[in-house]
Amino acid sequence: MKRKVSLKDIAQQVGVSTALVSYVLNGQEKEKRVGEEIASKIREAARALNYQPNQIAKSLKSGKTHTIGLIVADIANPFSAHIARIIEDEAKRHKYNVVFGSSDENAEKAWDLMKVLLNRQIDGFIIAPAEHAEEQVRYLQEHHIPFVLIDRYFPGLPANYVALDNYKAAYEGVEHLIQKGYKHIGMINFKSGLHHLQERTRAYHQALQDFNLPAAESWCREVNEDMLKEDMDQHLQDLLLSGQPVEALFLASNKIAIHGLKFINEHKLRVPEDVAVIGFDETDAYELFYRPVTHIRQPMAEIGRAAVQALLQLIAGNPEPTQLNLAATLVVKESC
Amino acid sequence: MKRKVSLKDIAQQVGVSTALVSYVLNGQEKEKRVGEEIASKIREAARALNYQPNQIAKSLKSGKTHTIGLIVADIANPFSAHIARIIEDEAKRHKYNVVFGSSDENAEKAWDLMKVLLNRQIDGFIIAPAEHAEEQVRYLQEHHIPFVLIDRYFPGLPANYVALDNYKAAYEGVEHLIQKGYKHIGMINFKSGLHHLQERTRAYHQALQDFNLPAAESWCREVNEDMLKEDMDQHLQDLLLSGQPVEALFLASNKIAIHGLKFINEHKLRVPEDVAVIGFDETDAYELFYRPVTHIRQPMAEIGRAAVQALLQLIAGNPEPTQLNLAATLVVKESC
DNA sequence: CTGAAAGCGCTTACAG
DNA sequence: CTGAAAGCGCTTACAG
Repeated sequence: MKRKVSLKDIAQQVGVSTALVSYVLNGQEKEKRVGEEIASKIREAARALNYQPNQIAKSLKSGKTHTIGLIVADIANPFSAHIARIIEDEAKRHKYNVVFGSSDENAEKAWDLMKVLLNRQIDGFIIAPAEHAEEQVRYLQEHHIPFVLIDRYFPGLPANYVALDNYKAAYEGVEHLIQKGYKHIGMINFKSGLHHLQERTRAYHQALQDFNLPAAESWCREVNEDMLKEDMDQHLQDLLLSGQPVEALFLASNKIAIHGLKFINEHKLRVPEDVAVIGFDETDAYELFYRPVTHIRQPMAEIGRAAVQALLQLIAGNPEPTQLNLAATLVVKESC
Repeated sequence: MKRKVSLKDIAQQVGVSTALVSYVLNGQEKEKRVGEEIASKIREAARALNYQPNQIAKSLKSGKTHTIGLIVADIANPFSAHIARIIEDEAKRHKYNVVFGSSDENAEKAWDLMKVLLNRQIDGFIIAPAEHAEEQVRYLQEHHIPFVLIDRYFPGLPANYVALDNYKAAYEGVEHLIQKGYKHIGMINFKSGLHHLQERTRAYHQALQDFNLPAAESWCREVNEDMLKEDMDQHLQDLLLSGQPVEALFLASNKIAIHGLKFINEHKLRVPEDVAVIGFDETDAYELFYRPVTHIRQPMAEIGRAAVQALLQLIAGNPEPTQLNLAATLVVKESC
């Protein structure tokens, strides 16, 4: 890469100090009362030489990089990708760039990522924290590094976050099933200590109880992320193809839903006749399933924008706490 | 953010110059013959103070940021997101970070993005270039900025790229339809001057010709990205629900396929009895459709990895040309 | 109105 | 074996 033109080149060409060039190019010619004539000469030279300021040098001086670090579970997951896009756009509106990393729900990986990005002096983080990532959160807090959690947070650990009201969202979903007349309602969720997922399960139990519906322990299943297919197959076998199958199924994430719907297809079960289905999050699969799937949609745009805005406030030194549990939308289709 | 500990802090604590600290921490104590005792004192102090080198300062000195700029059409598109993930992982293996931007297939936006990222001194680009982005490519070449194109390239403009053999991939897809006995085969592609898309259409025409099949002009349709739904609906109406419907449909991208399958669902057409379908790229929708969809799968992992490796070669000053047209895989399911 | 100089946190030839 | 010093490309208080 050719050496780029620097302030000094311009200064030399015009015959002034780099200070003046800096002032003019940063629009401070008024405050610093730079001569009109010189100012225009400088601007002209800058244009002629196609001057592009070196942001690295600026960053070293200012301590600001105008870069946000985004840590998600997996950028390839449509949920993460969608939110990444919104964050990108909102960041760009404020002249920020985004560097990302995927943690694979692994606190270790997330920690490494965080360290790497910190060394690159990003101005702040937007993080979808993995399970057991409390230590990271505390680290960031102790070091006064601006960050906003998205999607998840740790109830015992006050921090800025923008998330969903998972309890309410899930409750409404189950309530919908109940109102449609289903009595034997099963649920599949991830086996995870993450609060946002547990809230979904809690809502499921509470809704059944509130409406005096039967609630067998065995109707609420948990699957491991890292052996999703096997676990799903086994639990679906139990729930849908054994003794007394459930009438309806609450699938608590997009990935879970995709596997569930696949299973239903493979076994030629009819939806909603054999089993009604409600999903969580978004995936093209919901619309493409032969019976478009009712699902609980998160307000992605709001989450992303609010997170960026909150973060930029923090970066600007404005420590207003942001703790948002946004409302989901129940998108009713034909699957229940 | 608290001021971080710098080389100077360590130097002061140990009572040496920053030079020594730098040598030791960069593993040059042998070459520079730093005293064993001092070296270990320095390492200890670094650990005690939890020293983290400021990469910005390093970058300013070295001119390298260890950051790759990734420009895709839309990070929210599963294709882009998937490739982003692979690029992220491969980059991380080489201690590189990735900053991304979405161009929305808009050459202007892509140009702006490129300029912004260049000022942030990224070491090189991986770009899925938009239509009319030739100027950008030339700019990068003239300025000797390392870059590798992915997914698309400009045939008249030699550059490094890692892409698909779109002609072959599409040809095999259409051939598959032909071998299944379908005679009236329609196609829907984007209206675009992009070579990789045109190659798909060219292959379609050529395959029909090679097998002496009828080829009505009106069977090959083009849709605009920015009014995808409307265009798709209209063309599908013509192709599937009018006078003489086509028997099979080649849908030349994941987004096109999703809309196509939706339409088919809505109009209760049977696949493959009423219309056979073959798609391109990947989407959860293919497996979730009530008849899992035969599709042409790109070798995402290879594309991503090859692109990163080629780019790192360039960054390292190794100007070996990389121009790969990788082979796709025909994934045969039940839709044709 | 303008310039010389220090400094951001590193690296690295050079001198001793 | 070690240190003083210059320099990467900026910004900015300070002096005149």
